[in-house]
Amino acid sequence: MANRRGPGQRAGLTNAAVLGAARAILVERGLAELTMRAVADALGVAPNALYSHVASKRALVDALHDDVLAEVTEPATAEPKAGVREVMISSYEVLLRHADLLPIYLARQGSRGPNAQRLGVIMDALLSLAGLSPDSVGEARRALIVYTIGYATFSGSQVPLGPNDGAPMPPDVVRRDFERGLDWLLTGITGS
Amino acid sequence: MANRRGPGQRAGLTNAAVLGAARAILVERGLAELTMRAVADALGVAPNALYSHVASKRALVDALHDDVLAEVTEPATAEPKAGVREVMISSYEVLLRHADLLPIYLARQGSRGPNAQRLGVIMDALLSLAGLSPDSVGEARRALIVYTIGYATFSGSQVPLGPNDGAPMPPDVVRRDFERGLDWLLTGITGS
DNA sequence: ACCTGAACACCGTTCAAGT
DNA sequence: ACCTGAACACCGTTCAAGT
Repeated sequence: MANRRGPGQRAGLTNAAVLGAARAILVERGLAELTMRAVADALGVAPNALYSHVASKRALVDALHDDVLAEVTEPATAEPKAGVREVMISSYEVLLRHADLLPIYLARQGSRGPNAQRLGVIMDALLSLAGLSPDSVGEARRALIVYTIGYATFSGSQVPLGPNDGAPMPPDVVRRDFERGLDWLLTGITGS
Repeated sequence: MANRRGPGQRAGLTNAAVLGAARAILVERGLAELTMRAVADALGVAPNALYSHVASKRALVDALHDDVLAEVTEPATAEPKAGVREVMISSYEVLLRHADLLPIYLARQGSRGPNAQRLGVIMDALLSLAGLSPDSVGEARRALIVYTIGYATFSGSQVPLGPNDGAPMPPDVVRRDFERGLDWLLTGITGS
């Protein structure tokens, strides 16, 4: 029931429709099955029709990356250390829900998209309030983001790390360990 | 000059030869060009001949991962904090030389291979010497490894992180920032 | 056991049409 | 401008041979 359109007929595609279909496939079937052909199929169009709305698969995945960050909630606290802690934990939780996307995400360093910018500004304000110098603010932001994305990536695939392996770690333990390391890092950064 | 062998003739392949050819392609041409067909071509055999020595492409890449860690040098210091610092910096440098491999590496969490085991044991001994409880040792090891692999992954692809972007960061600045964050983390862990 | 030839079931992307 | 049909240049992997 897909191909009753001739060469001239429009399917009414938009950039948003393509992204939406891609997002649905990612969530329901995982990154490995996110192919241009699968997206096209879900939309009932020929594979190459997508290229009228999206430059490439890479551009599509980039857009998906920033979309994910829209779910990160802003901190309720104004207290710097607690505020940063909140943002990182919210980020961790959101990223973990899209673990498939993370390896590429880290390698490309998290989309200079609008949502990434928004969170960066919030973090910088809090770190500055904590008394860090302008230089240190950037360094601390990068350390925190790398740690958080890294831990989410690592947690997303349940494989132990280091010796005394064998048993996969329960999710709540992983989550607790993430917070422990985050606190170590925050203590080192804020000096308290 | 590749196909002068009939169906019966052996090419003298070994598992080590396949890994070696794969490693060479990875270093010289990058991950994107590391295909089973390219490896076979470099060895002068048909693509499917590899499957007599390697179970799958995934198994091949796993083996490559652990190979990389063989280059990490053991710490010269017995002092715990400085020793851990040395191991992480050596790991960072080695990983950075194989940045292409890192995204997959983090997602699978760094090969339970022999080299990964060796480094894990060294780290645990040092962290224990630093006065950490058995539980904390594992948590600290994971935090340090995630941070280090994460930073190397991130550094390997020169894209800025957060606001005030645009200019790519010079390698020595990235390196200094990595050490700064590492020290924050170590300070938080050891409490000094 | 180790290799080849041929094939299967895919990919992302481009190009020349049609409306 | 937006879509289709057909094709290009690839993938990883399997299967049935041959020695």
